[in-house]
Amino acid sequence: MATIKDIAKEACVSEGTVDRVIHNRGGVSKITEAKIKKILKHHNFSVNPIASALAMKNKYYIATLIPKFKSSDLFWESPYLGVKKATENVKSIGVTVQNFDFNQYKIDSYLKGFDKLLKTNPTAVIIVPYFSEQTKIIAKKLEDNDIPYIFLNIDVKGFNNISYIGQNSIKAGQIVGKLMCLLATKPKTTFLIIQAVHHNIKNNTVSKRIDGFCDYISNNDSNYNILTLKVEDLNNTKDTKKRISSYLYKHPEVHGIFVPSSRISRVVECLEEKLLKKINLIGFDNTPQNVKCLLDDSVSFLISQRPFDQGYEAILMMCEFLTNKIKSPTRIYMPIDILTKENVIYNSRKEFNKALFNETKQKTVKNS
Amino acid sequence: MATIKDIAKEACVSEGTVDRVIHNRGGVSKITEAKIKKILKHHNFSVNPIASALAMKNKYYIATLIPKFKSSDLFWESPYLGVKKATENVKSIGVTVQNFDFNQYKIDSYLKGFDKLLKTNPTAVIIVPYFSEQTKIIAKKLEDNDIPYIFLNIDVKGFNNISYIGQNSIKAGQIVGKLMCLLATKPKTTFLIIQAVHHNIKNNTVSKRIDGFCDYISNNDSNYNILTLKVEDLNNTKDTKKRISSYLYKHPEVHGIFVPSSRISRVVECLEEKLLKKINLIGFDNTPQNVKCLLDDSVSFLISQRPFDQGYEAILMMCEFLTNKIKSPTRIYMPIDILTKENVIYNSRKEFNKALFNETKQKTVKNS
DNA sequence: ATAAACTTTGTGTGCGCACACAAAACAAAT
DNA sequence: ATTTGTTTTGTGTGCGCACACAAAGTTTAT
Repeated sequence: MATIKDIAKEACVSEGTVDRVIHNRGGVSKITEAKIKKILKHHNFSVNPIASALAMKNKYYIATLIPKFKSSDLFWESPYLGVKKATENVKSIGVTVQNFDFNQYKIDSYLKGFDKLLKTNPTAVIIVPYFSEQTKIIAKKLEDNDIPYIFLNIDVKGFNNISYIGQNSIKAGQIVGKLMCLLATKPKTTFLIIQAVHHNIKNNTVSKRIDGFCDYISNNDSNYNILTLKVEDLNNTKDTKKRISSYLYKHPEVHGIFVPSSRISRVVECLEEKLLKKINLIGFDNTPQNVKCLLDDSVSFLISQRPFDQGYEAILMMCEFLTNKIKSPTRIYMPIDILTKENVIYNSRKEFNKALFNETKQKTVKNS
Repeated sequence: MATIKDIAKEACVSEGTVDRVIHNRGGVSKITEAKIKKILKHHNFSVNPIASALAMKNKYYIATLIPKFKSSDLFWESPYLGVKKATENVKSIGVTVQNFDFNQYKIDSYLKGFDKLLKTNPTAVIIVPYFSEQTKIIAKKLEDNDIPYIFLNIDVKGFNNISYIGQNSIKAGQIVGKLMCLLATKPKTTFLIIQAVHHNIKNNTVSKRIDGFCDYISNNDSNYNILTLKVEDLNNTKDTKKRISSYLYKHPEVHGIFVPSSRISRVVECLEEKLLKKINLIGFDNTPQNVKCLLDDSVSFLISQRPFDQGYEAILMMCEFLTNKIKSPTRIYMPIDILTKENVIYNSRKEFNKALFNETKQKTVKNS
């Protein structure tokens, strides 16, 4: 591996001049610049990242904004852990990361969390664009400050984010459709989609999954039937239970339920033993509660979007962008994992990684 | 972040002494050692890995021994690419990696490749223990030289390898069983296992998959039937085609074929259009040929063992072992991915990573 | 021709650590 | 008391690079 020193010697110039050429700092005559560039290319030179990092000393600071997680809904813990893991790995190249959170049920918490984040002057930002309107405000502020940003998990269009990292939700929905059809033993089966409607919150991930699902079902030869049930809040078991029960009583033909959010375990809680045996359930995300349902056979399949890897890749990609200044691909679709009772235990990196951290609790700048 | 300098100042000793305590180099009086240790703990000190790496400069050298791949069988390209990717990442902490290969159909090539590897005096070794008897010889040599080693992809027991990284093949076989049952529309269906028998080669991965498959089928309520067909060589299409055709002619009741190796595409080549429509096929590994079969609907499912990640993780784990000297978990089971026509394109990191390398060809020390 | 202004190049220091070597401090033997 | 040996501590250099600053070299204005 050639060093700057080697290049300088070969070009008969000082190391400083080579440094200028490498980093396009200017102030170098065209002749010497050409000469040095030629030698650099000839040696296939690239800067030693560790020496560079040591000399620069924490030049980059990435801030993240991710929904808060709690024991009742651990989905967002995974990206957080992925970010933590990646943070460990990139610390060595002089990158620091700080995490901010917000309450996914409170819009102003989203903005408040961001403002707190912005005050810390990050070099770059990774954000879960939960509320699309408010994201416009946020994106404007970021762009005004020349801060590059990556969208995580939710794919909203019309922004200048350097990348989206998450799943192709339409495809994921199609796969649910495929699995549902596989499970359907009779030629004419009715499927039910249970969807939570949080007021003011348009989660286009969920609707895309539904689109994909319906698309697959309707393109299938057998003529299946799709019903949709909207409940107020899947976190509130009491009302929901009544609502679901009465609905299924009225629709005994339902043999499959699709829950396009991460809350299928809540639906399971609402169903009686008898119904659970009769109906096939498919949902999203390997939260502990959902995995439990998979293991006790109440849920047939879960689709996972590798949330851990999403967080991990987001940090790595941002680092690559910052250090190489290369425009990265704008869209990284994570694999669509099909989880069953049999393979689910091998699919969670969480346990493995938790062991690497001393603390398990979310260490973010609190958004009070 | 406190530095060694800070610690030294606070303890009123020189940096060298602090260094001795940190690395247990000895030669420090108990009193000063205790004092320094206390201060270290108080500051929650940890060495700056990049400064450390820079100062150490390529202290570790990992050698790998992986089967050769060629265009007709690209399975082993994936772990290789994973290793390459990881190599890039750990270069920054002073680790170099060199790759050696062998012909998986020639036992002595395995030993020869290893001997070549050993001559380069690696700090640690990652190996695919393809031939179990010969692996004993290799392991002995490694242990005589105090070289730690990790087994990749093939899980042979009775060795002092610090880790195995690969799939739980029995579980994987069970999942194939489950999927096969899902695809079976009739209550009484016959499944066929097609297995290649390479002389002298006992690949216990394949037999474990078969065990898992049979286990699941036999524990199922419906009584399915399992047949087995052993062919001489799945790479030789001519003879195999005849053999398979005549077998299926004699057994028209077969409605599902399980190929427990990575060669299901070869089986597909042996089947006529008519049979392909009638019979459901499930196989292993997302090689380009297999993926093609998935996409054109000739194969229903593929099980992937994330070969890329295996190579990647192996390098990372070895680095962790070398630098932290912590005994790592002995067995890392990779996820068992269920691939379908719909999700397969999102499941291959290969394309993404190939772009990062200038060259695509296998850059190993040739085993001539 | 000389000074001023600008362009181009060279030099030096420090990032935090690892490790070889030098130098004390102390103990034991002569 | 002096030498020898042993334990303990201190010093110095370099890893490869980034960047501030100094020093030349070159052009323009006076």
